[in-house]
Amino acid sequence: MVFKRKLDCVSVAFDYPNIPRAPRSCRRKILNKKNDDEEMCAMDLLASLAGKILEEGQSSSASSNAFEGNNNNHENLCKEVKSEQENHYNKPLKSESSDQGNSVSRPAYENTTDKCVVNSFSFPDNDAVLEQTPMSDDHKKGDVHVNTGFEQGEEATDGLGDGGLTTNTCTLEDKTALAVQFPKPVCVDGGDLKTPSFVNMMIPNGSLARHGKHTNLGRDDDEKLYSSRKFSNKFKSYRAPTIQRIRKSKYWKQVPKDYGHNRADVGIKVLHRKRKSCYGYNAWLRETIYKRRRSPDRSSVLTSDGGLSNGSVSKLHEKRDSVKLSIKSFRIPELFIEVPETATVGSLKRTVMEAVSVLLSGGIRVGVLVQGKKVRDDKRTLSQTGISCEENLSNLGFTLEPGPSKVPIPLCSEDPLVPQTEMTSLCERSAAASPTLISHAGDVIMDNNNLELVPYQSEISVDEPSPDSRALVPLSALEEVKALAIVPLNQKPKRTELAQRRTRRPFSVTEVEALVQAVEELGTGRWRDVKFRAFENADHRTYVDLKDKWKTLVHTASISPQQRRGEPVPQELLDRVLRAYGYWSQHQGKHQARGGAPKDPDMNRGRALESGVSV
DNA sequence: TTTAGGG
DNA sequence: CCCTAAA
Repeated sequence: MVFKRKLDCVSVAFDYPNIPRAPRSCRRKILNKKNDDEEMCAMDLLASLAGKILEEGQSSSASSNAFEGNNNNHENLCKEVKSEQENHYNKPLKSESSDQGNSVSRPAYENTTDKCVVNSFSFPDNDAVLEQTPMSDDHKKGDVHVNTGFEQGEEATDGLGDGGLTTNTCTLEDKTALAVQFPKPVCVDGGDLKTPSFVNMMIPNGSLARHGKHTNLGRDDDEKLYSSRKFSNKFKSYRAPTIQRIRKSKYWKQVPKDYGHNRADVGIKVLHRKRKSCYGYNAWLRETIYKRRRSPDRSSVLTSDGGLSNGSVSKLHEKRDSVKLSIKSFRIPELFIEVPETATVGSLKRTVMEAVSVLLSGGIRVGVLVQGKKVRDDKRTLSQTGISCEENLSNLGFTLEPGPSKVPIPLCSEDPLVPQTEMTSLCERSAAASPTLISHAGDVIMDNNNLELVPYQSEISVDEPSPDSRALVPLSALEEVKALAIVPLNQKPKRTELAQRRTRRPFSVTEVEALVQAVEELGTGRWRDVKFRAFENADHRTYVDLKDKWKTLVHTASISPQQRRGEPVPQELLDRVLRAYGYWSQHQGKHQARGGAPKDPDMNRGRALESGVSV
């Protein structure tokens, strides 16, 4: 079976570049000291857990845990994990339909393959086992989408009827919804709030806590996390250029300065949770809350011991007025899974577990949604964001996203040429392409006085569909075990692993105007000069950007208006583009040395030359 | 670092 | 926009 994150950040497990870093010197030390091997990384833990679970279900198949590698230290851990798991598996869960939050839908695919979408998971109180409804036997295989879709519950429901595949899987009960208490109670009664089942899933393994010292992956231990990655070699190959670039480019002022926050706080640190009698997410939360109460000054929900850092909640302390939240569930990124219909429910569980583990291993962060829109500005107070005791908190939602938490950066350098309205739409694409990019996009907009609410992208992969994102590779039951463990690790690195792609920022007409003006005067071979002349204060526009833009402008001007896309550029400007292009094409270097604008006679000639083409 | 071009 | 060979 194959499962894969549908998002561009599919390979969350390799999302190293996003890991907050310490100075290189420090990193080296840590890296070198790795393997001494008391160091157990999150991946290992997850892998061990997953592997053990797999073994459990595939008793006959001496499935070797691919994740385990040759680390013998995992043996004990695995045993513990196993026992833990067994305890939970022995505690059967009811799989019942929930009118909110959960769902497995079955899109109208072909019959050969039944597929369903899991919009979210739920977890009954005190139980950490992900529950999947048994699938009908009259089908050979089924696909399960673990979807993050915000409002996909209905959609999912629609597709259920005709396939014979059981619909609801992950039932959610919130008997003991997380309750963070504050003086002024306000309830969030939202179906929008979905619980991170995968987080939940990790909880039961209290045994993991014993190895806490190996898995201290919290915000202050990102280096460990980083260092303990098994793929550091890969990491280096792409990381280096990133660092270099950030350091060298004077236009990269948006580089995060505070690497401290975030990261796998939510997901990974869960592993460090002390082994106590309580099981399950809610129990864990209670414990957390308890801790928090004891240290009211802490701004995070969980103490360092607990590991979960929720910025939004922390804001609650800023004012007298407090908000009481009840988080019933989280949305999770979409997961795409396929299993044979002959597979057992148990194997399905394991598959999902595996997918979730991979997801977790890449680190997750919390997103806040207000009225379905993502709130990126971490600096804003809850009341400013519309989260207050007076507001209808049912509009409040949380999401769990892959990649490190956003690192808010106060922005002060924005291109004056670009209207704010443009800015606000910038992050959409990048956000859609890769959630990890959101941080950048958000940063860019941070200086916007208006609350930045970016429409949440539920169709995350639509923009840049990964060719193989939906590849289905049916495998035998036995193979599935291997594939399950191996595929995620062998996935070709995606963009998330590479240096962050800058947020796409379409040139405004104003900018184009300035660019054309500068090129008319300076020519097409002096982009650095163009940059300083017309975009000196636009730090996000490098001379390479300008050169590229000019390139596209020339192309745009050469094609019919019908073929042009994006914000239309006035024909007048395009005419000037062709004119200048023609001129400078025939005056290569002649005027460049002087640095002055070409004489009108020449430009006129260029115009005459190009007039036929441009129109 | 900048240019110039392909991806 | 990214990546890079060249200059």
